[in-house]
Amino acid sequence: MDISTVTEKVLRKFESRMAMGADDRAQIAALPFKVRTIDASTYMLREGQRPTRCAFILEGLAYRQKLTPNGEREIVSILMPGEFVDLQNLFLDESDHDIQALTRLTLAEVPIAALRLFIEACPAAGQALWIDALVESSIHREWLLNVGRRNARSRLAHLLCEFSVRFQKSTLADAMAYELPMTQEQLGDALGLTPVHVNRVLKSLETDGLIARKKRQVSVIDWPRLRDAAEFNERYLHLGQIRR
Amino acid sequence: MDISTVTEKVLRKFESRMAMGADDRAQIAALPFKVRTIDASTYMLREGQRPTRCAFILEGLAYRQKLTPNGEREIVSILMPGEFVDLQNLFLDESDHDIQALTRLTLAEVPIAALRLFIEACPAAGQALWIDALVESSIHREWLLNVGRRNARSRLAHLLCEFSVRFQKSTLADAMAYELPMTQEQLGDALGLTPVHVNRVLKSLETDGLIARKKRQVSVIDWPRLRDAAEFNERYLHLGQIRR
DNA sequence: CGTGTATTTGATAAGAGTCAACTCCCGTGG
DNA sequence: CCACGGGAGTTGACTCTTATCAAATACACG
Repeated sequence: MDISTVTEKVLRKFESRMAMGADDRAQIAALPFKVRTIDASTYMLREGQRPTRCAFILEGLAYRQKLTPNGEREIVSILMPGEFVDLQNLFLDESDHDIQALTRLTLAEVPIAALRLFIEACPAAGQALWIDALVESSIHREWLLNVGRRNARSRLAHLLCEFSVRFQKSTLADAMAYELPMTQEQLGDALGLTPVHVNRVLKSLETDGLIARKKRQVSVIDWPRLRDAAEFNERYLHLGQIRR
Repeated sequence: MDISTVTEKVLRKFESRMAMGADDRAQIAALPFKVRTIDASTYMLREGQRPTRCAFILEGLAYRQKLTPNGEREIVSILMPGEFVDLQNLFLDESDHDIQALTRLTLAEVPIAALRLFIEACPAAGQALWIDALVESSIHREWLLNVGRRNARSRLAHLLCEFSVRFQKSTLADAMAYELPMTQEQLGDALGLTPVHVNRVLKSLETDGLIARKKRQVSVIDWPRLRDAAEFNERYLHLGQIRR
């Protein structure tokens, strides 16, 4: 991917959160991004590591996961194009989780030190990253509510609603039909369910006419009912949090 | 509480994360904190509100909760003395959750605008707050793993371990014996369990000799076994993240 | 001392997990 | 071109953890 395209995408990301001045834009263009492509399921970072670079997703999806000592996994975040993957590591030394490519992934990487200098020199950009980090924290909280207090059907419906909204925002897909990028096992790991049960619930959502499926293609048939089943309210995504 | 004591406590908080220069200290002292005391279970903030002040906890405990439309609750964070409660609202307009006092609480409140100016003028302090926000995010992720993938016994043991470590850090208590500030119903809401089941698991931890209880006083009898039952590893608390 | 909240206990039910087998799909190589 | 292999998805039978319902007890506070 062309470096000017990269700058363009990064800039658009910042602009979506905060108005950027001409000087800010010049500084973004000067950031030493390196583009890299990695295959699905490649580890970008492992728990305990101390990364020196920070990645911005240009194309594809990634996820954060945590493992228990006996190998059980919880997927705690899905990361989409236009998101910085490593904001943690901007200020924390040691990673507390793994980050793995969900699909084939194109990244723009920048040294953490450079990014740190950049946000000091450019407060508006720093604020944009703050917002990003805070929104991810908000999503964590919604997921906690989801896993802790909703039954399997609501949980899965909720994840489908979230995908719909976030994919649309990333312009990855029409809101009402998208390619689910995860296996049912991965869905289970994101929801605290077994893959077998994910399968049954998915089928039940389909037979009840809330969604249709063809392979991993998901189409929302009845958004109001899906949203109600999920108790989905997009407030936690803070989508209005733009250019304050 | 004396205003100089307040400044002292806030300063100590920042110093624990980053070295503060003389100028930084003067700026902290100049922040217009207002001390306020509120009763247990008072709401400090409700979902959807747009707060104008940010609170620092001087004494007591608070928690964040989210509610489902039909009234089920998930407690998503426990907040301890020395923590800023409203970092979200530094950069997000609308609160995505409620914040409620767990015990009687003494707060130092400062206008969000003042805090925002302060961190722009004082990058080290801004960085300290970044670290705080990122650590809370990390705790959210560990809780997701806890609720999503561990059984009731491990979950509860994990929360007890976390309390032990965090209380000790706040010097609220000896690490191995502390007053649990929550009802069993609240414990259940933090763990995605019913109060009845919390009660049974608590009793089983006691009869197995991992803990002892007298009213809400919890004493860790066998830390190694409790830690193992919890699969507790304090990495996610980023306690070493001090004065980089 | 009575009243309300928190805790404890028992009996039963239900949602989700486990185990195991089978099918489908897709890419690979003979 | 087709057989093969492996991963993902599907299905059924059964189990188990945790929820639910209900009642009793303990405890704090006025």
